[in-house]
Amino acid sequence: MPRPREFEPDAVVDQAMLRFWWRGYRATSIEDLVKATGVKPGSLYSAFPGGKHALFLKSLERYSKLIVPQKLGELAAPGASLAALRGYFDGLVQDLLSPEGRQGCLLVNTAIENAAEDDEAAAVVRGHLARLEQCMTTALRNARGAGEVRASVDPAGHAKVLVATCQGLMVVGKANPDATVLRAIVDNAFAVLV
Amino acid sequence: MPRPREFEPDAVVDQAMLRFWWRGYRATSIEDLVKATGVKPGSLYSAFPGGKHALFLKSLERYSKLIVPQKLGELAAPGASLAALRGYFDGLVQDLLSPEGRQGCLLVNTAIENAAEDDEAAAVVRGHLARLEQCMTTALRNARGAGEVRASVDPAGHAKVLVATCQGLMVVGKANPDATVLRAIVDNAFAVLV
DNA sequence: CTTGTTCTTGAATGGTTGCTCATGTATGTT
DNA sequence: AACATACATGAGCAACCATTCAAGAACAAG
Repeated sequence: MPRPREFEPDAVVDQAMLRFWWRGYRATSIEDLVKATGVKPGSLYSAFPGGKHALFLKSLERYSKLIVPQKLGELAAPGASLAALRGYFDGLVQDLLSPEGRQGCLLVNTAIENAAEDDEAAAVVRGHLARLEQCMTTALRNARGAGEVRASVDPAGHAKVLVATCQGLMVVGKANPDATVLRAIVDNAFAVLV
Repeated sequence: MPRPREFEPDAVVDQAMLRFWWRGYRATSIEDLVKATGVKPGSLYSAFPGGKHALFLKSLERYSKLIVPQKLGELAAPGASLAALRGYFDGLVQDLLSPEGRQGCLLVNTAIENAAEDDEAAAVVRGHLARLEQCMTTALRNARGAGEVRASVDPAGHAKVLVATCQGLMVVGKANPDATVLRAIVDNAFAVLV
């Protein structure tokens, strides 16, 4: 019997995610979201109790479930090997060099901007890092089994390094989106494995 | 004949640097700086034409000249070798684990928060990355000469990787300031060199 | 002491922030 | 047709933002 909702909450989260991704949490205002979605403040706040912060957490989760798997690609597969791992890094570089990908990774941005003051956001970031590390461990283990990397490389240990390296790649890419620089980082990160 | 200034502009920049370091550019208000320094808005704006943004750029430069060399330590010396390089990473980890160092690196934070929208800030960050890379190149070259790292490691190339790795270390440390995790990253980053 | 110059002060500016709430509206049931 | 329910609307709130400015104050030169 109630009046039906005239907008799709998921679409609002999608738009919010994009804004937070591009501009960050603090720089994104409710008015931005109102303009982007056409949903007025009152409706926004009744649909998302907890306001801007709740919407932000939902955006992080949506990013984790929608964007991250897409970026992981073959790296998420159990059979992922060195090529998939390299493909992931190449994809990152390609993104950072394209106008549509310059914003880097929402979760990396969040780690820097919010993790210190927002435990819930930090927890989502930690979950992402853990998943990334697990994918990379698997890929490195497979690669070592196939003789694609030196036997002295510890898959679980070096996966942690690669996680840090790709986070750092995004930091460098933000300040210096230069193809030569970014490709050199990836080339040398892999050169040391063989 | 003019009335003398009652505050030290450099001290204001120091305070501003600390605030921007801890809370970021957007989250730091002029009122914060007024409270921290005791200097009233009018004096602030007349001493620093360009307002908040100019003060931010001065803070970045001050950080580069004051904090960075202190963190680099022996790594900045021409004779720096593997121990100095390792010492730099260990220092980063120690900082990230201490309450006074959790804020990470002002320039990394700036890369993420401002580089995309602030070319002047991005330029300072790029300068920092270049200096870091140069120090690491030298250290790696010395280390290779001394037989501390494998001959197949390219100093200039792998320095780029280490720069990215230490930026990433700071991202991971912000979301997950865990001694085991951070030390494992450093251990494995160096294990692969020998 | 007067004057010129630069400083300090803090109230005030106009704008933005996240958020709320009274009012009106569309619906399914009765 | 009347009602209960949840929704849509957008003006409005207090707080905060970066910034400006008129007024007064401290100094050195004359």
